[in-house]
Amino acid sequence: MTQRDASVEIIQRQLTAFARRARATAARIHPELSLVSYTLLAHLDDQQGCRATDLAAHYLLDKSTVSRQIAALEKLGFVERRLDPEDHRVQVLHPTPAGAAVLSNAMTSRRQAFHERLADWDEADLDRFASYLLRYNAAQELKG
Amino acid sequence: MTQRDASVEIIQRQLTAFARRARATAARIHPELSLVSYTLLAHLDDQQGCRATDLAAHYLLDKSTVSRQIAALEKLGFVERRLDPEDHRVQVLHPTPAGAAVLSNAMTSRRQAFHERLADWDEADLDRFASYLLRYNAAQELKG
DNA sequence: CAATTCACGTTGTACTATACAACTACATCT
DNA sequence: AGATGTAGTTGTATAGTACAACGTGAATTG
Repeated sequence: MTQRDASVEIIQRQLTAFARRARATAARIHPELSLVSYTLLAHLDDQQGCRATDLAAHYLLDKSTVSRQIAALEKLGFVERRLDPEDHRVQVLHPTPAGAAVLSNAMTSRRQAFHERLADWDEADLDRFASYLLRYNAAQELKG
Repeated sequence: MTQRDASVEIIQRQLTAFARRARATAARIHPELSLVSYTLLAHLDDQQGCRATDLAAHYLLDKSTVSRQIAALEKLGFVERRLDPEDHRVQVLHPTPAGAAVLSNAMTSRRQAFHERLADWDEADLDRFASYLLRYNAAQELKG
């Protein structure tokens, strides 16, 4: 096994271990929003509203899955639908003030959790780690 | 926002994006084994057999979850149970030859997928990325 | 040593996330 | 106007997961 093989093997194992834990960890950090609903709400906030179809396309989820997730967020009062006057098939989704607030709390908790995890890293390592992750994910997104 | 904050933010977003995709990606790479059953089977192979309780403790899963996962793997003929003669409560779990074979295929596919994703990385970057991931995960495991 | 407590695993129940297919309602294009 | 396409919902099914209750066997202890 070459050095290269060994590094790839470690990356594979560590990313897998991380993926396995992620949902449970997210649920612990912010029990009020699952990893998926957190992500969708964050996207709405970030994009200043978008359509369910856009969410489905961006996160590679079935439109029915998004529909139900959004329905749940709406029921919780975190998302509101605004009918598009241009196209009556379309609902533009926005976080409500309550949704923005709960998202803000979740983001703060997450951010703090990550800061704690990475507290003893020096800045140069953080910067390199960040760029490696960006590079890794960017390549994935292109391929689907 | 400091440079440090910016790096942590990127790490957080990228790891989250990765986690969201991981199960679906695994399902695409090896449809015959889910990410969880792959992991459990790999653990059995690696440890040369272990108990359901050990799997539950190691992966932070409920024992009932492990019980059902193992039952499914057994039904597929990928795992066998050997009663421990020392302690009749215990079943030591082992991959069957068929289980070892399907695991081997899945590992090969996964390994290849990772090699492809990382094909244009040079060895020094791979090595650093691997060590960052190890460092990140090691800290998590200690805290639970 | 009998009785209690503990450990291992299974089963009942419930919930969440997800996909696919069928459907409705609206839009667009020919 | 009719055919085709798009946005979203709903029916149905499956996987993964947790918690609680249970059965069985092991270990401890009065």
